[in-house]
Amino acid sequence: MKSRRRATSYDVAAHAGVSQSAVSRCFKEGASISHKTREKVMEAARELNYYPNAIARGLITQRSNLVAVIISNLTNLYYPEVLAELTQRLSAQGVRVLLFSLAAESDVDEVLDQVWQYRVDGAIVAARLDPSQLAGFADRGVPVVLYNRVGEGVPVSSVCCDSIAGEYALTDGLLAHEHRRFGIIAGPADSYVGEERVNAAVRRLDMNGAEHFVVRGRFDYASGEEGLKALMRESGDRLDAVICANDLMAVGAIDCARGHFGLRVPEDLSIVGFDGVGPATWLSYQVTTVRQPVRRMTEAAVSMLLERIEKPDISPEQRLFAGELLPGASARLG
Amino acid sequence: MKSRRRATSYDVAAHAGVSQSAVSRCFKEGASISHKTREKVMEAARELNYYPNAIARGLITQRSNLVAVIISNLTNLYYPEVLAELTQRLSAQGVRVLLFSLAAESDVDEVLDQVWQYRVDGAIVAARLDPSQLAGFADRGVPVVLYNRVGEGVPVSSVCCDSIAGEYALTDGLLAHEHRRFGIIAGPADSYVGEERVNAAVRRLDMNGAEHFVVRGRFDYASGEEGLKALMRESGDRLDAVICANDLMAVGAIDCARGHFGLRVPEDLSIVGFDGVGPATWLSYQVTTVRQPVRRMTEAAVSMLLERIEKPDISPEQRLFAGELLPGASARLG
DNA sequence: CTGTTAGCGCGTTCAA
DNA sequence: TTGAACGCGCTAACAG
Repeated sequence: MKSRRRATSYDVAAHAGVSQSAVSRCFKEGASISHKTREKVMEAARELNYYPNAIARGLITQRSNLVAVIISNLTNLYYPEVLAELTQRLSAQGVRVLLFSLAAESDVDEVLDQVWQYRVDGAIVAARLDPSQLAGFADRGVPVVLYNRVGEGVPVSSVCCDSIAGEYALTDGLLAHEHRRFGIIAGPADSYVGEERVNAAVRRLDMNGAEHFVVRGRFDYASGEEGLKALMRESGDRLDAVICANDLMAVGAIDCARGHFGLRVPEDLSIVGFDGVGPATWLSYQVTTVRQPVRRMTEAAVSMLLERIEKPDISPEQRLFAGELLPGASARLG
Repeated sequence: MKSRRRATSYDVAAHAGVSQSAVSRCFKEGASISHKTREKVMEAARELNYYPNAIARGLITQRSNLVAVIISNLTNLYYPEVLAELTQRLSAQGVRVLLFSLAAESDVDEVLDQVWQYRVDGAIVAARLDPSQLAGFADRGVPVVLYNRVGEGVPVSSVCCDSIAGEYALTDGLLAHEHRRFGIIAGPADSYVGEERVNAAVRRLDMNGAEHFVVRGRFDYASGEEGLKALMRESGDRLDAVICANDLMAVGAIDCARGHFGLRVPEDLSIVGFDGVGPATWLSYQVTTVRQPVRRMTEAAVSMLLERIEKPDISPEQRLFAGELLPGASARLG
């Protein structure tokens, strides 16, 4: 079995005593082939260890069966779960995943160059794309589904968790419980959901005349700690509640509140997050948060994408999923 | 720019008034082409929005520039970091990542079928492969580098963190501090590192005549909690220290010790983990653990793989990296 | 149902 | 340095 060159459909054909196209048909669904020939071919294929060359197939069918998944920061603990779901769902549909993870948002253009070269059939993108980048997909007829972001000004399909409703639920709960002085730890400025969540919270607080301070974080644990320290400074150590743009920062803030400021959470300070990632539910934190329905969202993203690969002319659609309020134990809700 | 079909090198050639092969040469490093022609071609390429078709190129060069990354359980918080590092390093070398994540180890064979079809140039595998599966790679001349596992009986390149030395360091530290009754929370039976770590710990304990109880977990938070409960039951609630096969279970065990059993960690019970993942360093846990040098390991994996893609005849090599003992605050070490 | 034929888009000889 | 011609491995039309 030490074949220097890998077996081709011609080798199999010769071995089975049929034509090359007969071999080809055996590996295609619903092709007309007699039971007898198929047996012979399959037998020969097994002996020669033959696997159809998907590269060559893609060249002729104009379908690579490849989908690009572009994720900006995999280290955000929210994404591993999303990625695992996406790849498994896509695999189940016979589609391969070409993964691109960005160290910085500015790398998007380089990544897109690669995406074009590989003639992917579609893309699922959890990274910020500007209108011209989105136009690149449209020009080439490559369907895209954005994950937790929307095309700003450009019509493009997307799957999102309802940040606004979720944040309203959290904020309203806090307001109902007599919280009056709020701290907010936002996400990085280039995060779509980050801005949306924080804007929603601020709007609600303003409507209710509640005081609030805002600092910016990076969606990670350390910036939750730093954020709380900055907020305490700005507010003169008098805060009733802290709203974090994601769970990881909430966890950092909780640890900092307890460890650094000696506060009890939630008795002295309420802290809420967003996402519903694993660590949020851990006993030490039990973050009051909004859980994104990741499974339904990934399923939607995959099915929307595959549908548009089949029928490129379907118009874009935005799907918005409600998150689930998890009461947790890190905040006193109304 | 609404080209129904995407531009090919022929289109560019016609537009620039040169031959197709001239276009081809412009996109290949170190091909002999005059400055003047190159200018014309690049100009035309830009106008037509031309990107070389990597699929077609792969067909002729017998190089797909694709590397398969196969990871069994992405939800293990240790892997996202590894994956991000791997994809970024591979991307930097001009290699694309085809990602396969397994829901169950039994899916390996289906995944490999796909891997063969895509003619990947190589693979990095963090999943259990049996000898016949490894032979599949060898037969096809596809280089593999195993990540944190070794080929059992089969010679194959691998990059590992030294589980044994790491576990010895932890265990010795605990023994030096008068711990005598040990609990061990192992990983799933099909995990190579899990078994290695636990075996090392058990060996060390046996050498020192220390009593120990072993239960099995699944590498996740919940099984850390469950594991501790089971250990307490078996040991009659008298345990000095718990050795967990990874950090996530250590975190679960710590929470359970405090929340469920009302124990102080480490005063009443020492708990150690392995990996050095993010949550292990969080203030609430500060797990005493061994940190894997992920960056050096991923760098090694990538460079070993690329080297073997270039020169398929280099013999396999195993590289073993020492982990770093992080004292933490979850255990009393000697 | 089967075999023959013609490309898919590109890299790579080989002469010129 | 350039262009013509060939073929990578396969699918898809077509004729038999």
